[in-house]
Amino acid sequence: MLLLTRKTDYALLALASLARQTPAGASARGLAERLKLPLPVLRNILKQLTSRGVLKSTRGTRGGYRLARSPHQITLAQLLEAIEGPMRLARCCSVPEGEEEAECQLEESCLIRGNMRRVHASLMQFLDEVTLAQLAEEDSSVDRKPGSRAAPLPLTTLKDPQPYPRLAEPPDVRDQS
Amino acid sequence: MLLLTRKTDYALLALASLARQTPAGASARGLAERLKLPLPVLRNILKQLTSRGVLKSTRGTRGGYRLARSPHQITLAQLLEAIEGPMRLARCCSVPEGEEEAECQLEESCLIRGNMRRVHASLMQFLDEVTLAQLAEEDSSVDRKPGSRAAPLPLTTLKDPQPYPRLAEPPDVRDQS
DNA sequence: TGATATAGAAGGGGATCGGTACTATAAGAT
DNA sequence: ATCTTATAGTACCGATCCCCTTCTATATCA
Repeated sequence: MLLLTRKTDYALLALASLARQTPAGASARGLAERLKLPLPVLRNILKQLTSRGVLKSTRGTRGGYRLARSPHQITLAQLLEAIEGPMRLARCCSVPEGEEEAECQLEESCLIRGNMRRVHASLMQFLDEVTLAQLAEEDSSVDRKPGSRAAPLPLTTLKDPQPYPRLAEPPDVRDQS
Repeated sequence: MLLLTRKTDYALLALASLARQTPAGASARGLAERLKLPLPVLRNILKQLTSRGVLKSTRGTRGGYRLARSPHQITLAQLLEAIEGPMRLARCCSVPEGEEEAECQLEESCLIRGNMRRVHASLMQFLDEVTLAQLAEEDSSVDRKPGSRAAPLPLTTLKDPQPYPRLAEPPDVRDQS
């Protein structure tokens, strides 16, 4: 199973590139050439990230995109939600809109619903502790050998559980049950 | 973005149900009726889980499926890989076979490859600390009220990083994702 | 005014997902 | 024996989503 779509891959790549040259920006064309990404796709992505408040844009001859905030203040959770929409682990987890929700046709709650939500919360918390700055920082210990496995990120800590901050609008969870 | 497919939802539901009646088993029909899942789909899922070594099956009149191991020894990481195939966060992360791998067309390594692998490793480690027993245990504090948010699972600990164990046979996936 | 750049919307080919149907095989019950 | 229950395996179809392209409009600077 592949968690991230190609779109997200491209987005993270572009964001990391922008993070490395903060606060200066770059044009879509420049980014596409440097990262060797298809320009039209990258354009769409950058536009979306702008509309979600992650990037800021300026038009014109010397225009381009730049991060709206410091890469230290942008977390992976925020980025993923900006790119792929509100994140859910399973269908039980915080349905964003007036969607189905009656997923678990069991009377009113399924066997694992509560626990799945817990897992979801832990996951979000984890993703919210990884910053764009961390993602972008160059890493001398990167070995590009095929089978090699990188060591886990030295995370600050995963202990104290508390609601993770959302980007801009709260998902506005309406009905459940 | 929705992380788990419907197939996985069904599988986890079925596994949780089986976990609650360990070591007794249940038939595909029985499970489908109890969980209100479409029988043909559930059948396919159970078959796959059996071929991946998560379940054991016995045919015949009083046959059915049962867990191959104790639910305390089955982790979420193992299940997800059994259901959806080898897990990767991005295309950079531990490509399973002789796939593309040249994803990052950057000379030989992309900007974020090393760090993405670290995030991937942390993620897998997290998923490997959630057991089927935890998922299946009934939860008195589950409130089915609308806006309520479940608290994170009291995980044993997420601190000491070490390679997570794989499920029995290196999945030997030749068909799917 | 012209070149450069972002903004927005629409469309199409292809893969994957969700579900169904059919046939074969194994084991117990009568 | 053979009937019933249940798993094993394969093939198929419609709907959705992914990935990418194309076209047009608008803003900024030289």
